[in-house]
Amino acid sequence: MVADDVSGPTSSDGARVVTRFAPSPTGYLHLGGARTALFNWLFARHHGGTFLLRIEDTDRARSTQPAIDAILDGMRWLGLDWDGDAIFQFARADRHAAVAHAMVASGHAYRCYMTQDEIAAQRAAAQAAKQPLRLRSPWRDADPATAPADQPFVLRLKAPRDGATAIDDLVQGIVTVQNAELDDMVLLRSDGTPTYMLAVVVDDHDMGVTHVIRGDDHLNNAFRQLPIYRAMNAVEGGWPDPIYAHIPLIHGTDGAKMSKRHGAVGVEAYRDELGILPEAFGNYLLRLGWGHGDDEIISRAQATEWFDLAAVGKSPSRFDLKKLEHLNGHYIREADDDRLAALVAAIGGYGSDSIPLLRRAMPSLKARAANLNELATNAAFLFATRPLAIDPAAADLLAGEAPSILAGVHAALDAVHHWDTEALETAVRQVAEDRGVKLGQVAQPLRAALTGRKTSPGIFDVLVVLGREESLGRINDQMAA
RNA sequence: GGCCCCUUCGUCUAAGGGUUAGGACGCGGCCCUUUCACGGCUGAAAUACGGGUUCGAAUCCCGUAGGGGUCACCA
Repeated sequence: MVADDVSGPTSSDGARVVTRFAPSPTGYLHLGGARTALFNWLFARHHGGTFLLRIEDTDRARSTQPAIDAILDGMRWLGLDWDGDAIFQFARADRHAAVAHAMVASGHAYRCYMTQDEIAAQRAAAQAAKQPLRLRSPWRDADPATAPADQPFVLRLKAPRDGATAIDDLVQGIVTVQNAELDDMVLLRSDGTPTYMLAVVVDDHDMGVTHVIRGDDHLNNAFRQLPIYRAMNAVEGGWPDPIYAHIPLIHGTDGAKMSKRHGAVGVEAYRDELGILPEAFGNYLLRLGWGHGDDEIISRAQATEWFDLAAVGKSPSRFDLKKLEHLNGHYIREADDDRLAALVAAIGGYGSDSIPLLRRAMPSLKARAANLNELATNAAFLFATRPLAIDPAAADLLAGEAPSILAGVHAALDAVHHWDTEALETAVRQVAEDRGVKLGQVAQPLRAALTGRKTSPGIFDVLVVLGREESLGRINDQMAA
């Protein structure tokens, strides 16, 4: 895999930019993860840099192949292409261990033989004192010669205890933490496997990552990871601090953290269950925590040009489905009819034979849908078989005078030679005029007869799309003898 | 609880010492109209609270309250 010779395009100011998205495959690609990926992608593309993908699968018990597939699938759906092959962290365990051992050899880490009981005792004491646990291992400064022979041990970082560490975060600004707040975290577990804290740093370094853009739930981790960079930089050089950007999390509608109970579903649910278009989803995610003046509708290309981490806000934002759907409606209206026809055919289960008809109906159909499911539902009348099932809400429209009016419409339309909107509208308006009623009193029964529903695309569009024979047949089914 | 971060309409955000505090979603009204949407116009709606600095504070400082994050041999 990549060593420290990653070569990438350079931005105009000469500074190479390499970002990465590093999800752990223990679940789907959720909203927050998707936005983190988007921001990393935009930042890299904006600077003409490199965007890498790393799967953090070191938790063998919880990592699954379906989760990996879901993440990759979600990113492709959102158009977040990564450079090169995805890196799998678990495969690099030997390299991580080697770094940990190098740190021991150079005195930046040490073998800790503390037992679970000893750790539990410190934890209990900390709780009693109402203080956070800051583990103090007696092995930090112990003579290695006094080490027990057959006892398991972990490798711990010898973290600085004096002074403070400050990071200049691109989003959070300068954040300072006292080193006394940190403890010596585990680098290598007693079974020899690396911890996340070690693996992240080693991989980011080896992949040449220059900018670490991630959720601000990792902000505290930056202070634990920096000592590893600095230790290794002291050992062999070439381990500069990365530039950090910790972006705020996305909360549920209730302001609480996204949870499985509160909308924390995978991006594929937005696609499959809510009928969201990827461009709408991306646009929505972009505007969560970031803004560019009064602009709301922002294309990916425009976003790439405008995106700037400094403009990302520091406070968490709430998810708003209504706004997502508004954007979705916009992108549906803008979408290509062939694409939508194929999508709707699949969602509605109409089959590939239905695509030509869907394609023809799409211009009037797509103007009135906020998501693809709605679009599929609204298209159902196209494939209904005679006699149509009438929606209860539309039944009233076919009562009273309606059958008589429809008989008049049938006669008028039957006489139309050129079956186009103009001729049809003229004919229907004439029926209304002859009967001395408003157009609506003719159009509404006609709509119910043709679609079985109370609402539909413009009635003349419906007539054209359905065609002469089918239209007259459906009218005939509902008219007075 | 310790530490870190945050706070402008209900929500997403703009304005970074001087604005009638702007836009978008949602909500109400009007217009368009064959229905529903779309679109157009329009209305209600915010600087968390308290001090301070200043001629002047949403904007700078301090405090309070509220919210979030984090404190593992998970990632």
